Amino acid sequence: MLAAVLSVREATLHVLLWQRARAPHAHRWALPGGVLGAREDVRTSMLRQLSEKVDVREVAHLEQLAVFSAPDRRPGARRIATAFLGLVPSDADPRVPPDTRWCPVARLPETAFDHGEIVRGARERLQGKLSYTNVGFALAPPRFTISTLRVLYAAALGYDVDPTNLQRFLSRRGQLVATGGSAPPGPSGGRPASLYRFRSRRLEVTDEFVAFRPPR
Amino acid sequence: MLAAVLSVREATLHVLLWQRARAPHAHRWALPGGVLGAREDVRTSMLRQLSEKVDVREVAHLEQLAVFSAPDRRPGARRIATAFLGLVPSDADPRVPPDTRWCPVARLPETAFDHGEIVRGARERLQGKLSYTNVGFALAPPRFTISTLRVLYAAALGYDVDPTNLQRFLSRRGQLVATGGSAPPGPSGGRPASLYRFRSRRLEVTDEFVAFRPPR
DNA sequence: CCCGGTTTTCGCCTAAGAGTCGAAAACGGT
DNA sequence: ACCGTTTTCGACTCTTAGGCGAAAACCGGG
Repeated sequence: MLAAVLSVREATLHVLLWQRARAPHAHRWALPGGVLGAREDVRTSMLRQLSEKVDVREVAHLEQLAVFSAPDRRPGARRIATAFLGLVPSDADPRVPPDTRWCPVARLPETAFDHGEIVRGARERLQGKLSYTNVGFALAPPRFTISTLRVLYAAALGYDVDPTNLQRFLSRRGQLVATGGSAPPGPSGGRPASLYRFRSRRLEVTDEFVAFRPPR
Repeated sequence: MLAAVLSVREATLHVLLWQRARAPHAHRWALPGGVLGAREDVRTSMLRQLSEKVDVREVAHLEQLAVFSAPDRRPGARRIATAFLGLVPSDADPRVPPDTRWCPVARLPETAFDHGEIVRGARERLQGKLSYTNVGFALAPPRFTISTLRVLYAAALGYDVDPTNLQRFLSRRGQLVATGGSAPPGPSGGRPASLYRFRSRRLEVTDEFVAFRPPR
């Protein structure tokens, strides 16, 4: 019962970690989590655990990642972890408890147990899903410009993306909707960028990636 | 700890089910499974459970599907299930215990608990992965013709596929290797089909489906 | 008020991938 | 030798992707 909660902060992909106070693995950084309650399913339990670290309303997307079950993954009593991937928009209120921080995924601190591996799995899952679903909505603010969206995608994917291609890609799939408004230009001028929003803010698979299919 | 083991039999996608003898849900059809042992991880445990129903060497691919955890998904004591997707080649020995059968996925018998939902999830996962990975190897015999492969893909995907496109699609990704041999024609004659094999028989992601990426 | 600098947006071009179609190839049987 | 059957291959079209540069729309300063 663990979650790798990812969010783009300052043009870099971050993950929510808290520093353990007690053994085992004291002072190491761990993913938020806890134990499944008797009357919960794993999803509502995960949301309950997360509410101790962040405002759950900020978690725009939450999905199962995998089960981690190596018998020796944790010293002491055996524990099986159902890992989740959570996404928080980049404009969400970053206030977290004092022992908790947003850590850049590319340079993780010393992590507890197998949590580093889980973060890597979460990152790869996000990278894949950005291309064949509309998960981007869970990283972006409600309204955004193509430039800011480009920064978010570049941070999550790990490489630079072309703004023209990004816009065409999302428009072709009907994900992008122009709101009509425009953002004020920066201090050095420039053409004001028009504002967009995602058509849907719930996960949808936009590419069937089903080959060999007749067009209709 | 459950597995939806899929295989194409007689040009149709089937799933391995066994008929429960005792309550709850007596006489209903259930997925093979069991309880996690103390010294196992979920994968080896799943393989152990499956060995009671089929020859495990026939399971060409096994991956985690999802955790099913609704508190009332089973009457009586609570149980959390880690569900797996297993694939068995179409030429594998179909001998199974007397209470066990290959059932067509499209017309399932009355299933126990939430096992019907799990089978649907497994089928959807397979459909997706056929297009961006080489999982096809886990459905196919070691050597096969394009025609037989076409039947396998059509059964798994649920719609007809064009042999020309299938061959091009797999060849472009380097999955297909011509063995040089050829299969004897059927009773009504016809050009003998050449035999192919998959280049690799371990899961590989062939499409990065990473858009916006510069070609090099 | 014009002009250079800056940022966004749009259109055009080329290349690659997917799907359709039909002809040629290679068999068995009569 | 001919015919029906099945596989294989090439040619064609259409859509999508990526690259590039020009035009658009703003700033501030002279």
